[in-house]
Amino acid sequence: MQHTSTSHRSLKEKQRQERERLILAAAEEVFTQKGYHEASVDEIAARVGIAKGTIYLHFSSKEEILAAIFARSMQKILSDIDLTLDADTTPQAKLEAILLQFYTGFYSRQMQLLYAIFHSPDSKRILMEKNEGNKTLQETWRALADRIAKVLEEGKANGSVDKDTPTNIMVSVFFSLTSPRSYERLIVEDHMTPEEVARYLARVYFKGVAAQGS
Amino acid sequence: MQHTSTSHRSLKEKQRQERERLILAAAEEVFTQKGYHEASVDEIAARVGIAKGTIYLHFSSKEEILAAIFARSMQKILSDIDLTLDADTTPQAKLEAILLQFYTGFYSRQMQLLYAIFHSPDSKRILMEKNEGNKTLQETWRALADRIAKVLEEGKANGSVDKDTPTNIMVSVFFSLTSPRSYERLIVEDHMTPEEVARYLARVYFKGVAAQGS
Amino acid sequence: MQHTSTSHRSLKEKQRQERERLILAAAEEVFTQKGYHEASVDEIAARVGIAKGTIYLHFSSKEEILAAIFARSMQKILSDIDLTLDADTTPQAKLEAILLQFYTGFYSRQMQLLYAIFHSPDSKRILMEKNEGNKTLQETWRALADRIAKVLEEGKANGSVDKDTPTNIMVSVFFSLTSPRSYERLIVEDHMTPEEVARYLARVYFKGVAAQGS
Amino acid sequence: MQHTSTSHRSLKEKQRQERERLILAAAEEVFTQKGYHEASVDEIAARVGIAKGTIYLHFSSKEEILAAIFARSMQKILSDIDLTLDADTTPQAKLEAILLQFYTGFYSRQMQLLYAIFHSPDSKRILMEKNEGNKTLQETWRALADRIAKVLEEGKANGSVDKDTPTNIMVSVFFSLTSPRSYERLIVEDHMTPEEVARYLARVYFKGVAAQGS
DNA sequence: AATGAATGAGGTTTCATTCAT
DNA sequence: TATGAATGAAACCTCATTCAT
Repeated sequence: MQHTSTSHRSLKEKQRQERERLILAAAEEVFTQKGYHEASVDEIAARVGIAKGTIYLHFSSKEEILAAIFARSMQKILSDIDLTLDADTTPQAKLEAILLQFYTGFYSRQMQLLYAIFHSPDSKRILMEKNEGNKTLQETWRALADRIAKVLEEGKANGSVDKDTPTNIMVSVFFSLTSPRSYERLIVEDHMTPEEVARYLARVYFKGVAAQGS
Repeated sequence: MQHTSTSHRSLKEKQRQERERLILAAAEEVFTQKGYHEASVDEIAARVGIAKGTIYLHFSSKEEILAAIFARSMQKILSDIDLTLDADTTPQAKLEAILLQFYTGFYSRQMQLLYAIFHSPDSKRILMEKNEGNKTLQETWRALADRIAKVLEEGKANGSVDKDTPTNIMVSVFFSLTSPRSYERLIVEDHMTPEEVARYLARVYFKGVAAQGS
Repeated sequence: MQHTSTSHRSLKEKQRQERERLILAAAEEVFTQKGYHEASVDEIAARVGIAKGTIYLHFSSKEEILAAIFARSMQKILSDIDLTLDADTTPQAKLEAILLQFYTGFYSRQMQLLYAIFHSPDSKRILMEKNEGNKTLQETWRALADRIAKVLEEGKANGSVDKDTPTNIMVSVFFSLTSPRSYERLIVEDHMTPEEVARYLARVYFKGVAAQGS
Repeated sequence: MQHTSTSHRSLKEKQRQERERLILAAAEEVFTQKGYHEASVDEIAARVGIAKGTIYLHFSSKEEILAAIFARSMQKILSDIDLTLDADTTPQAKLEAILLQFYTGFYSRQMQLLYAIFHSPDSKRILMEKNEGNKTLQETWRALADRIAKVLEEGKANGSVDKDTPTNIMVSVFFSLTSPRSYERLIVEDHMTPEEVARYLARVYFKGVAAQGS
């Protein structure tokens, strides 16, 4: 009570955000391990160490938890990518750096969930049906794609990338390389290191999209 | 009365198989549209136009329906691929033909479901837990990968494929290209034709995996 | 077609009755082993070696099968008892003979089912709800009880049975001795022979109901 | 805030046990009236005045409810009998007191259910299949039988009980007297009072098992 | 008459969500 | 604010009964 109500509130607010972070982290873990439907709100709460009801003070539904995880993941991926793209290097180096990111610990799990969401019609519908979800879902992918496209356009401009291949094809191929199934095959089953994988994939990719003469 | 009981039984058997085919088709449709958990046995039955209980005369559980769909799909894909690979053409032509298959109507839906299964931990677990499922799941993907690998090895042998890139990388990249998300981006969102897509992807892919000097 | 339609019909009728007998025998077996609800019509049919639908040509419902078994059992028990009671022996000998019957192979199973019916509220209700069932259920037990009572009255008349103990008490005690739980305890668990059991029970019983002076 | 969390927890715990008691009471009622299979969890819940789901917070399945009822009943019967047997009276008085217990309101219903369970193969199987059930089922009856046997052995020792009749026979006869069918015949149909019935049964029984000279 | 595929009512169980404490 | 007991809709599955062949 000595504290100003402001500082008190901001402390509370901080705790609240921290709590939300913990819930999302736990939820992400369970969703990744069991899938959306087989994960129960009970289990998420148990992993955070709080009561089931408490979750509903932060999120109004299980679906909203999924949406929040999605939004947070995409935001983080976007900002990380932006950081990478800000570097003063060749287009090729940038994309290879991004590939490496996707094949490194944190992202591998992140991507696993995102792909599960994108490939599972029910999870997808959940995100689409959120009134704002549609916007987020479409727009975020668009934002991601735009960034990759911009890099490739730079490449086309400086003559290192084939002008005869449509950019959207190349963007799509690039994203395809980041699939978690690919991660599973190469890292988990074939025991390659993320660095190796990223290097090889980048090499194949750049040969594939390289300008003819180069 | 001259009719043998054999012909009678085979008619019944035929009807039975046709009925099963219809159930699987409907289930595949609903699973694809709604995902495994949000699809109810009731709805599958309704689409076939039969009663819920009838489904259980053919499949002992919802999980078994999923397993049957999976088995059937994989079998069809494998045999279709084998047909394509039997042709007397270059490795490049073979893989491009396969890509075209995957981007054509039938396979697009087929792949959508398979990827959903593979990316969703719960569907995956369902298939793994079927006593024979584990074998099928792992072995079938292995069989697919082996076929692609063989084609690439041919290419390495005849000097058209880069010997410095590990085959498993190239196989993985190849499968990555068939992701239904890629289909969605290019065919649905960007309105390209399957032929265009397959041609471009094949071109990028083969440039990417081509031997250096070629 | 040479046969008169009468003999033809009577042949059919014979077959029909034999078929019904087989169904009832199978049903009795399954009911005894699994209980009424856990016995399925499918399994009864399978044991007879006929199709499920065929059962419904003979009995209009599963409940009716139970009722038929009950009626048949009671009828057989009654007529067997009458046979025994017709013998020209002492009351004591008659009742001991009846006890021996109940502890011998055939009756042990028979009684098991009857007691299951009588002690299970659902089976009982099934029999009571048959419009004529009520009559049968009550009346048949009454008939049985009357026969035992008559023997005891004879005993009271000839001075061998205690006149101070109400007959209904003695009748009830007598029937209590025939419980299948008793059979299970003495024959199955304690490995006594039916003859031993019947002799001992009769001895205890007759000492118990004997006239004071005797 | 002075209240210890202990007192709080113990309140909750008390409520919980009370709730369980109500569920078991309702279930016992419905099982007794309709039998295990024809009793629906819905109806049990309705009688308690709670929702179906609530039942599953206390018991993980319908079968477990049956097992709990059985365990509770047997425990109560055993401890009541022990109380009676602790009295400093003759063997005869003890057994007559027990008979009276069984023919009094509370036990009549209790026994009805227990006999239904024991005579119905399906209910029996449910209890046997509970991993611990087997032990309980067999052992509890054994415990009961042992107590009765001990009283009879006392009688044999003090010369009031016939040494030529095997104890197991006498125990079995004693239990037979407690059958709910006997209750139904004498109390319900013949309108006798429990006291009358117990007195007569005890008299017949003790004359039956009495030592010859006495 | 015999079959057995089809039906669909009804049962048990789960779990996201609410709400009194 | 946090709790977790209570709710009840909805899912899967069984099986007595029907009926076209």
